[in-house]
Amino acid sequence: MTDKQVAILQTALELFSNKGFYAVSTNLIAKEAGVSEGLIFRHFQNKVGLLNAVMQMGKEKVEPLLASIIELPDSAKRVQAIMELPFHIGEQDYPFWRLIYSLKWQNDFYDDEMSKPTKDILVKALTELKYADADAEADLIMSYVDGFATTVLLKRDSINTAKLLETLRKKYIQ
Amino acid sequence: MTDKQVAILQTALELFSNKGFYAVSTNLIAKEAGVSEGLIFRHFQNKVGLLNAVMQMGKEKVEPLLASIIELPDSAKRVQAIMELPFHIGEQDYPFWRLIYSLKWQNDFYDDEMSKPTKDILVKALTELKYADADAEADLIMSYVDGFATTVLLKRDSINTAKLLETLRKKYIQ
Amino acid sequence: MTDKQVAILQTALELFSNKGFYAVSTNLIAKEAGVSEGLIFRHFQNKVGLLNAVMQMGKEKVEPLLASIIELPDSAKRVQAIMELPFHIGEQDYPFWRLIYSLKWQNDFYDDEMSKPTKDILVKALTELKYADADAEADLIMSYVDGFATTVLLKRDSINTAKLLETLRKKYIQ
Amino acid sequence: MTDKQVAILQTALELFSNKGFYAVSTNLIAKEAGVSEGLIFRHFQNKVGLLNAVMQMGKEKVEPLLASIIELPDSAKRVQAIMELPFHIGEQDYPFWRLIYSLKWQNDFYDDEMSKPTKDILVKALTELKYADADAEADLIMSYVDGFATTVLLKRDSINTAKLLETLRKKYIQ
DNA sequence: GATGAATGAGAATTCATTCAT
DNA sequence: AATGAATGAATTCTCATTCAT
Repeated sequence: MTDKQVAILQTALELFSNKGFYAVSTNLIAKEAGVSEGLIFRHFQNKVGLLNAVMQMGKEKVEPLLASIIELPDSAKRVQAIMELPFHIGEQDYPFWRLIYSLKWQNDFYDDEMSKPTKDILVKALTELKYADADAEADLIMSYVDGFATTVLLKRDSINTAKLLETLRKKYIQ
Repeated sequence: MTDKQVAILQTALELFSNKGFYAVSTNLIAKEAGVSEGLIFRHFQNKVGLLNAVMQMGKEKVEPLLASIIELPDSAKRVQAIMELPFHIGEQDYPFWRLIYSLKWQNDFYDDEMSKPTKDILVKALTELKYADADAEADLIMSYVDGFATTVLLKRDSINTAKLLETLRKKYIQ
Repeated sequence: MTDKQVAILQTALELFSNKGFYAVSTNLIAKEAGVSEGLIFRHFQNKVGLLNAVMQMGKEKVEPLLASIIELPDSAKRVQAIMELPFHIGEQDYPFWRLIYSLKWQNDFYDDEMSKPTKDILVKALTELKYADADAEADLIMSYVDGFATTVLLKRDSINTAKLLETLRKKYIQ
Repeated sequence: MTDKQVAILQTALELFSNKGFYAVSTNLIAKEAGVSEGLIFRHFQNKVGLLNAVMQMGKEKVEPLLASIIELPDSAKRVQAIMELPFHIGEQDYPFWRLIYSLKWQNDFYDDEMSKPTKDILVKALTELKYADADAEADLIMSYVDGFATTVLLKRDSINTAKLLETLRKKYIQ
């Protein structure tokens, strides 16, 4: 991967996540990345190819996160870790997550499978914790997580994320 | 408002909410609505004008909903009503809400002010309920609501909304 | 001729003369004239028909001017009157003259015949004044007149028309 | 500047000057120039950008002409050169000059500054020639020049430019 | 690998014109 | 006579993509 390839990927991620896939032209990406427009197509075939590459790059950075949660020995801690996931996303990973969430809302790109592994971890942990309906409980927590993600990723100056996490913890951790 | 104006608005709402604003051409809207493309511009000036009209129409249908919540005499019931809001959206209003949520993720259209009235109701109710930090609590509930909305509006066959609401209620209502 | 017909004609004259025929839409004319767009076509068939009507109206106001010059008994005075024509256009007739001159420059509308009567008067007067080559002399004066018209009709604040006429007279009248 | 860029500029000049800016579509320009329509916008941003480029190209060809006049040692000769300017425009430069003069009549594009350098030369020369009111005299000559330009550039078969110049010279040169 | 000129399809928008009321 | 809704063709402009260098 050359410097220019990386520049394209990062610029595309930034722009796609802020403006949306269709709102960003390859011309703009090229300009912002400081490369020729042709180069995008040489490396990624077409615009969708570029999107896929961007997503792939993001997933590779995210998977270790999930892997580290699986390794937690305590089931309750695992549930908590997942619930708090959005609060622990590093600022540098915001663009990727914003992209994931913005694509969710477009039929063309909706990918149901992405959250499946996370839910599986949840169901397993909740079963271990003897929840009567682990699946329903997992769905509820997944919903919470989507809500926290929405809040954290779209937060404008007014919302204090730290405070939100604190309030959440008061509820769930004694 | 003529029939054709209404047809344009409804078609645009449907398409924008499913595919996203930029992914839908005015040509497609015109075809689906059974009108000439020029008519869109005659009535709504430009594509963004059409989007605004669509949003306006949606807001007018939604405001009564919020108004009816304000009138609930019991503070706790008001909080509950807001938390459960996403579960009580009628199917016919899904497109509008999907549009709202999908636009949230695009810088160009982000509108911070939309959720403010809802949060205000929450803060007031929670203060009446003697919550120590009503504002933080309200933010948390708003986050929940965003999560439920995401789940409900994007639900694929696998998720059972009724079940989710039931699980939620078990937690919050004794 | 109804009030609205007059309003359309006058607005069209004003706009055509300032911006050019093709740069002005019938929609704009209708708006500025305070009438519906359809009315333009009811009265004048199409946009070119409107232009013709505008020109006709202008010519009718201008012809008396030329007629009064013909009646001058003194040949020299007649020549002078024509040469000074642009300086004696009333402000209210500027739009019409600007329109004439702007149309001159567009192949589609060029009308060679318009200035012919004026030149004929000149040739006759100059012949009476025993000019060797009355026709050439007339062409020269017609050129002057075009120049004065250009200056007078397009004058911006910096040019003082009165002063220009004075300078001209010093040259030609002893 | 590639061949196609040049082709666009020259075709645009030709068409704009004959039909007027608004009467010529970019589609027509592209066809006549033998290029794709998109290329016009890639090189010149938009239609007005193309017009500006056309004007710039014209100015660059014209400036040397003025420069050569300034270098004439004799003040009277300089005045004469300017007065006769329209007669010495090469046929190949007609389109550019026609464009200049046709744009004069459109508010949107009127550019007062263009003739300023020429007038400055005149004022200086006339002052050297001890004219009482050099400025007024210069304005008068500028008017003549506009008139000659109008005649020369719009001449139809009937007008003999050479004859006109001859008649003019008889008046001003002994 | 990289550039930038070039394309053609399609996007948003404008416009003259028609027609029912 | 007058309106205003509606149209369809044309116009300006954008965009993903190709290709020669």
